[in-house]
Amino acid sequence: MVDVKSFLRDYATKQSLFKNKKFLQSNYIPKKVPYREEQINQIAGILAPSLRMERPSNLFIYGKTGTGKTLAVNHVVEQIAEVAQEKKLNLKVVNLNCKLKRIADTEYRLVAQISRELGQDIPPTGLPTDEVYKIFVRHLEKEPTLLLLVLDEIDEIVKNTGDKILYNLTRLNTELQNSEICLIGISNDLMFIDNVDPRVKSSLSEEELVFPPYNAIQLQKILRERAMLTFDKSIIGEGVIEKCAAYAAKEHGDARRALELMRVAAELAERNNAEKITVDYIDTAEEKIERDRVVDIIATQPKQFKITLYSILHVSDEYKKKNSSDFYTGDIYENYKEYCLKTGTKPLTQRRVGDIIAELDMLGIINARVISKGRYGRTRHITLGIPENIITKVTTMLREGLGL
DNA sequence: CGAGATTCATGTGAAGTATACCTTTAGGCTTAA
DNA sequence: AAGCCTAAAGGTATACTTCACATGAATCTCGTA
Repeated sequence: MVDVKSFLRDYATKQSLFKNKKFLQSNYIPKKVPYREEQINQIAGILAPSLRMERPSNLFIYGKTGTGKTLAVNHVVEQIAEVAQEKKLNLKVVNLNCKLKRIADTEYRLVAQISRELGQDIPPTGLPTDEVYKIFVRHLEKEPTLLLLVLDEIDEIVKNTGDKILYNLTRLNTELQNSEICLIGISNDLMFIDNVDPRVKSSLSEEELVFPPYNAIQLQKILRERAMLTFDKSIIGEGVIEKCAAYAAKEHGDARRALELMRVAAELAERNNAEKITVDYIDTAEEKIERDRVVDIIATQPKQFKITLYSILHVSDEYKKKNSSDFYTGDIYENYKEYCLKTGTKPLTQRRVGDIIAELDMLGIINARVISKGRYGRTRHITLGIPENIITKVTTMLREGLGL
């Protein structure tokens, strides 16, 4: 690939493996959602009153990741929005993922973000939270509106900030004169609603829906369908679809994962000038997805998190050389302080670093388990949660990012 | 030898602080009549 | 006098610190067999 130009020329003339890539992309909403017809009909039934400008029952949806919850809701909501537009109804849809860091992960930020989606700007900080509610309500009341508020991964925000926020949201309707809000909560955590104030629970889940995982056969069918749209039949190697499905079925039937796996495998095949997607590419794809996920998470973390993580990697490496793989919060903190000195960063307290370690655990980058070592105190036992082959890459990335 | 007390290193909760950013308000300046 | 700009005042959310207490099993202590 010495000559970039000729590479690019080749690339432009070469036949792509993809007929049309968009069918495998995660934001694609298919016309038909296989094995979810029943749920879609139910959702449609529940939300249909909105087209008469009556507030539908609040809806709560459970199911593991990649079981089509978000997809099904989007599918219905999109069509409701279309019909509403035809009929010139003032119906608005706001779709938010509560997991998005720094966008919708606190009560203030969530309400502010909803307002922004509705075209009402709200500063990122500085206002009292109830003032933000007021602005939001005022904006909504300007003209009679029916708002369908879809809150994806709603369990995340409650985990972070408590269930007060749900109470406030459900209570909002009683304050509104002209407008109405219908809440649609989506949760990956099946246990989630049990830990919520019963009053909130009853009003939030007026209707409930559970999405079961797909099984391997269903996954295969889904994959095959999408693959037909995306590739020529001849390109897909033997057993590719089966293997993708099997991988995903292992992970509680996560369809999103299966589709991503196939897309990435195809991209890799294409980059290798391969004529066919073979089973081998799936393993490589699996690796690449994991790597991208980790790299992506780490890249978006604040500096202190990076330094902490770098310390963890460093300490882990040193201990491995010494053949003692166990290390704890204290070890990390000592090391962390050194790196702060080197990078000219003001060290945080151990209290805070402990919290950061807990948060890194939540992100799945490390595993930190609180253990008691009896006489020798209590601490977090830390192990790396990322595969061996990614560690080096992550380490260099962090080192460069921190200027070490 | 075993039950109960002790101990360690840090977990964890609450309350306080620093920072960044917001709105409101009052004073000072400019401008137009 | 009205209008506009600026700076100060007063207020909030968030990230972090400080303080104080909680934890829980390995180890120690000491009475008992």
